Amino acid sequence: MTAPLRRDAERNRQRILESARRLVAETGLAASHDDIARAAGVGVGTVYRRFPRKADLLDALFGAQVAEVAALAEAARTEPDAWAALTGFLGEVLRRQAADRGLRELLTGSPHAGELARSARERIAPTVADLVRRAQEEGRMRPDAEVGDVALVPLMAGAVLAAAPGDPDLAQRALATALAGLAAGEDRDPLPGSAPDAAGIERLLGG
Amino acid sequence: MTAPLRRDAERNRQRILESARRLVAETGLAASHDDIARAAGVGVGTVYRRFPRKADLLDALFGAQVAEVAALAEAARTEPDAWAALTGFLGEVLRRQAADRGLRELLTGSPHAGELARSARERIAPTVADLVRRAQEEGRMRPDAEVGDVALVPLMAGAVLAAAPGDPDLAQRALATALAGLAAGEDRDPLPGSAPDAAGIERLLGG
DNA sequence: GCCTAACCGGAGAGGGTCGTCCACTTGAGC
DNA sequence: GCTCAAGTGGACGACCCTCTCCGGTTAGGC
Repeated sequence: MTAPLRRDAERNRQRILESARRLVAETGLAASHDDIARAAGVGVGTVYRRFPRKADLLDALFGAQVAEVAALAEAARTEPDAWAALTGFLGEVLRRQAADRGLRELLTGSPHAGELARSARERIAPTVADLVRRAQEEGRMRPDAEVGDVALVPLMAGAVLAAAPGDPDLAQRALATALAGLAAGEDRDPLPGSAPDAAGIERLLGG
Repeated sequence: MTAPLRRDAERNRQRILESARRLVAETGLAASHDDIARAAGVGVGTVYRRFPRKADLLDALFGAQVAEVAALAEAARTEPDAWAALTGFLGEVLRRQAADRGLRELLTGSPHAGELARSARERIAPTVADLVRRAQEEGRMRPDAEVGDVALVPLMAGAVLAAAPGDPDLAQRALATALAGLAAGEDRDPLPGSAPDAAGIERLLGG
């Protein structure tokens, strides 16, 4: 496609990516091009030249991680115990989000999110739908829960993570609480209202 | 204490409060002094003179509402069914938060929150602790849940509210899910990790 | 070694927020 | 009605962010 970069340019590109990764993991997606340039020891112009829009930078930073998450979902699909697969998947994603503030913001609907996260959600959605259906057939998940309810769970756990970034175990506990609320059980009150449909989920998580 | 304001000054003060209330309910606590001045039709200087710090303005705006919430908690304490009282209280608070973005941010640990919210939490805490104890004695709440877990619930529901401000019913559904996770039930997996203690809760919600 | 296209850095324009300051206006006591 | 303290408003300085532009530098083909 594009001609390979000159060696110095490629070197700078890598330095920018490394610094940006560190910075975004700590301070979130709002890290400015200026901050990144300073951290990388290059001029702002260089950052803008290589990554004109924030989305370009985020694609380069998070492409691999987002693909991994999608792969995790697909791996979960093949597990025999659907409920365990679903909870395990959500726990693992939360663990990764705890380690990287940027990933958390990317996956939980910050305004900076964009196309990358959208396509990941699109890839993950059918898997989650399948797991939900099977977990209900297994009798592990309450029958009045829907895919939309599962979509709310990372949002809820993510809020705890955001409030206590230093205590990932607390977010896991919040996750467990929410999932316990979706688990099957005797004489539970039905959930009020209705879960969001696909479009609603997209609006929720898409910013 | 302070001398009464001149009549024109008092009139401006009221106009500022009215405009600020409307603005903050819609756009949140981040509304700038500038925005408020423009909405009220006065100069920025006037707003700063009357409310030098954002906290001064918020106290004037939300003092009554926060006191009401605290009163609700105390009323809940007298109900015979502790679990119903607890869930009812949380639902009502969430309803109020849905109607006012400023109140949501104030009560769910935004950086702008401050002293007002802190004192309200202090007032509410013993009531919630009492309700939790009684709900567990009633056998309605799982025994391994703690006050700290209940403190996470508004945070979780608040995240849904923030993501879908136009759909308060969805937040109520998320609230119901989280509460269902804290309800008593047969052979539930214990919650992992440990709930935050009083200091942890303060850190979580206090910003 | 030379040449030039690619690349570099950072100054600076444009736009936003916060909070201050002071020349002007106005209410209210006499 | 006069006086003056209280009150007003918005211009302004200080700061931050985004993005562009261009004079100077450098890699790498010849």
